[in-house]
Amino acid sequence: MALSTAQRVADQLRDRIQGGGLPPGTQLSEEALGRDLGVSRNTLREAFRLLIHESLVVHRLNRGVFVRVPEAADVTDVYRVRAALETAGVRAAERAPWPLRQAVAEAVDRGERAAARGDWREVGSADLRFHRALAALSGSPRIDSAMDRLLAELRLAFHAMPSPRRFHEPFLPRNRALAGLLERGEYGRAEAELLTYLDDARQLILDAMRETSS
Amino acid sequence: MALSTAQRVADQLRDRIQGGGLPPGTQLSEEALGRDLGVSRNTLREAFRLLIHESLVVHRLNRGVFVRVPEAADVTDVYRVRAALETAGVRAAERAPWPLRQAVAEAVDRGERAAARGDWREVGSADLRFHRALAALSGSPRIDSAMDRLLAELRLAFHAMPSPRRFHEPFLPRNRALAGLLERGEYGRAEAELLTYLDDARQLILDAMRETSS
DNA sequence: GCTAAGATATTGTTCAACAATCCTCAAGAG
DNA sequence: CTCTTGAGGATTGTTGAACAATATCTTAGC
Repeated sequence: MALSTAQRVADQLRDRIQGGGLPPGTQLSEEALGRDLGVSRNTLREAFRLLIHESLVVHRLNRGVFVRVPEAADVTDVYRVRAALETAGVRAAERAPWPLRQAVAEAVDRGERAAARGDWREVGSADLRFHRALAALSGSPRIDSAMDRLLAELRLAFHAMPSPRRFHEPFLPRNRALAGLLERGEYGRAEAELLTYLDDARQLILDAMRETSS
Repeated sequence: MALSTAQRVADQLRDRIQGGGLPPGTQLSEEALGRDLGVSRNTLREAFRLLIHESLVVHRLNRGVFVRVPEAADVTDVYRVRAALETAGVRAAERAPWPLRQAVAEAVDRGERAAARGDWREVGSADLRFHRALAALSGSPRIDSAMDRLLAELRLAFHAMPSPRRFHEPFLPRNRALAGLLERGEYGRAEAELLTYLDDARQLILDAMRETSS
């Protein structure tokens, strides 16, 4: 048993949540889920703690845990933090070791290849990977895990997106351009472009959320 | 019962850890602590999860939880993240609402008043408050809680500091200067000064840690 | 239709037991 | 003497059941 049972249960729940099997707002009943997954309530609770830490679920005292429902304010805030962490990565790009810089270019390639064969789900994954690679230029483990949590949270908001293609396609050339600016050492322009980029993306998500909820 | 038992237990443990009653490296035995605090092992485990989330303790599978021992790499990394978050605050200062800007100035005053009466412990608290106020200029709840966790982690490393005065005193005028740059709208210079400031502080802590461990 | 009291269901916490894993330390092989 | 090996003991990991505390739902009364 390499991983603890609680870990494994948390992994399963994470997959179900991000796969849409447990949509936002769903209550995760301890008894029902415990019976379903074949674990005791106590172990299930330990798994819940892990997901709470990733803010995929929220815990309300004496009410239980629920799959998080992303609000507009959450999306806005996530993009604020992303702006801070990703621009920090861009500013550190000059001093970043080669593999980290390469990861950025690689994510761009990956996205374009996925788009060429029409796999828009993979395009979405590549886009997240691209932004994680940007933040990772800082070379900070804490920034890396913070980005992972932010992007996981954002993936919940993506459930409101009707068409992955319409959202991701316009950003493919922008990713390419951004990577180009970094390679050419134009860090100032890269940072400026990144900020407007993030603003645009945030606006698109907020618009989609407004439509879905109304 | 406004707070859950696990919450209360976590609060008690946090106080003991930060107060030095449970020095870094100490194992938090489930049975002994449970008997001591009068709670069951399961509840204690829930409390542990909260402290793990704050990274005050670390969990090693099948070994238990231990009060975190800050390594040099941790301090370096914490300062990397602080640089990202605090400079983001400085860059957002221009757009920040008045109360947030006022909090920065207030923290500086607080530190100087504490120094005047020789309360160096309070000077330390005021310094942390100052930096938290800088990061808070972004107006982001997630950045705020991230800073809280980073500073709590750093407080552990401060245990290696022999003299709080020698560490904090030189930074009093620098805090004042930084706040002045912000008030005068010289954001570019403020950001530059902040970066060298953080570099200096990090170096001092690393030096102290090297001495203590040897 | 509204309020209030009680019934019901769910979570919060405890307890005791057993399984799984790690650490210690001593015995034996090289 | 050093290194491996293997009990033995201690601690954590997990389970299941029980009870307490709390929130939600239902129903009676006005």
